[in-house]
Amino acid sequence: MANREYHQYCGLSRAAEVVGQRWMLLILRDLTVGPRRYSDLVAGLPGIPTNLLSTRLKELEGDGLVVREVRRGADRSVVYGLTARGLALMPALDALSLWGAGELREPREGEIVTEASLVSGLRVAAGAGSRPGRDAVFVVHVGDATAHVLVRDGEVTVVPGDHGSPDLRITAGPRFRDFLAGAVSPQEAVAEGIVGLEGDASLLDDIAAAFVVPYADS
Amino acid sequence: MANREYHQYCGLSRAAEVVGQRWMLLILRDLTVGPRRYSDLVAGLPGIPTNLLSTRLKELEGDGLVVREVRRGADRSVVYGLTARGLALMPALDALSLWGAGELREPREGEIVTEASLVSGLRVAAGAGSRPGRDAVFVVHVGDATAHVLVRDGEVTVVPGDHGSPDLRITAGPRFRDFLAGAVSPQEAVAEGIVGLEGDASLLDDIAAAFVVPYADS
DNA sequence: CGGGATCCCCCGAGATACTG
DNA sequence: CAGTATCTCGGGGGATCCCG
Repeated sequence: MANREYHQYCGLSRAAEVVGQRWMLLILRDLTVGPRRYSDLVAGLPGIPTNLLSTRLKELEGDGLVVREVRRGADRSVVYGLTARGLALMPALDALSLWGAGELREPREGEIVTEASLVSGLRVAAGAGSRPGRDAVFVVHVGDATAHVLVRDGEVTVVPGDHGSPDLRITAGPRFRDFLAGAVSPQEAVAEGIVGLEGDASLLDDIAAAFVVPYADS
Repeated sequence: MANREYHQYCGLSRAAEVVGQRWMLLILRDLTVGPRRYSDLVAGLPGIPTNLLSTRLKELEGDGLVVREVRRGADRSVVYGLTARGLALMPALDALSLWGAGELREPREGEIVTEASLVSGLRVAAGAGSRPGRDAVFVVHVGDATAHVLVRDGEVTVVPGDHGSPDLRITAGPRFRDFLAGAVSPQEAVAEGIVGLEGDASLLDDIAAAFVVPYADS
């Protein structure tokens, strides 16, 4: 790669110069869930070489997708956040997520679910499902990752972490993906222990309708 | 890249394993405009090493995105085409194109417009513009690339090549991009020679309304 | 001539250690 | 915590060659 260019005057080649590099898509995805510290990113990107993350963040900063902000205060931590231009990539990232999820079945050996992937996965699922009816607050645990889901006036907001007092707390493993595909009904999911519930169990039907990630037809 | 995996159980990492490799996005984009021979792909991807194209096509075939078909007949040519799974990537590719086009201004030194980029660019522009009113047939020339645009019942179809007898033939250079952004009005485009017209010049207003590729706000 | 395969070189990616 | 420094290794770039 003498340089990362493609010598074509077109939008896709410009996009490819950014997202067509190793780790870029996942770095950007992690930043779509909110500003992140360097160590947050390292933790959320298992296996990334630290020097490569450093390089990528500089490239993103140079391209105007990311801003590096040194927090002044007790902790002088460094936080990376997306600019408007970076945020504008979200529809494309979500389209790619939806496509890639189509072939997601059994996890491969050693694969984990990160917090950013859970949050963005639920965001994508909300976009592909029907508009939710009842307002509610959910907390979803998959592996070590936790997401906080707010449903209000038919709008869905997903943020990382556990911010307490949900109407329903869901604890699941990788087979939660089969549930989101509709391959496992809410009743089956409970009966087979795919999901553990704490709270108003009837809300699980709402989740099944409003959060959908279909399998690729094949 | 020990392997191309990311050790995350999520759709985006699966997509990144395919799309996050050099040249992959452009290869897939070229195939979205229709089945292509090896030499067509080489011609449409300036600078791609032939061995790398060969490798990528095998990967895509192995991933089920591409089928390699040996045409039986007078010419035993080999044709590569997208499977349904490959075609399902088109919305994501178009979203990336639209995003990348946001910062397209002056062409860089040595950049060209390929046929696939013109066709897919117009396809993306049709998706972002308003629904066209009058039925019409256009032929668009930009550089050496030619696209054939059919507007019928508000639906737009764009195919490569010149299939004759258009209602309007448009010949333009890279500044056609400014026209698609709305930065240059149809009148200005004609007055400044950005577009050359042959046929029903009043149809240029229809094009301006129906084909839009906005600039990134910055 | 279309459709590749083979070669070498070099840069980018991975891993680890270390530092402000 | 937030990177930088250094090393190794494999994949990409580029040219050339090959085969039906």
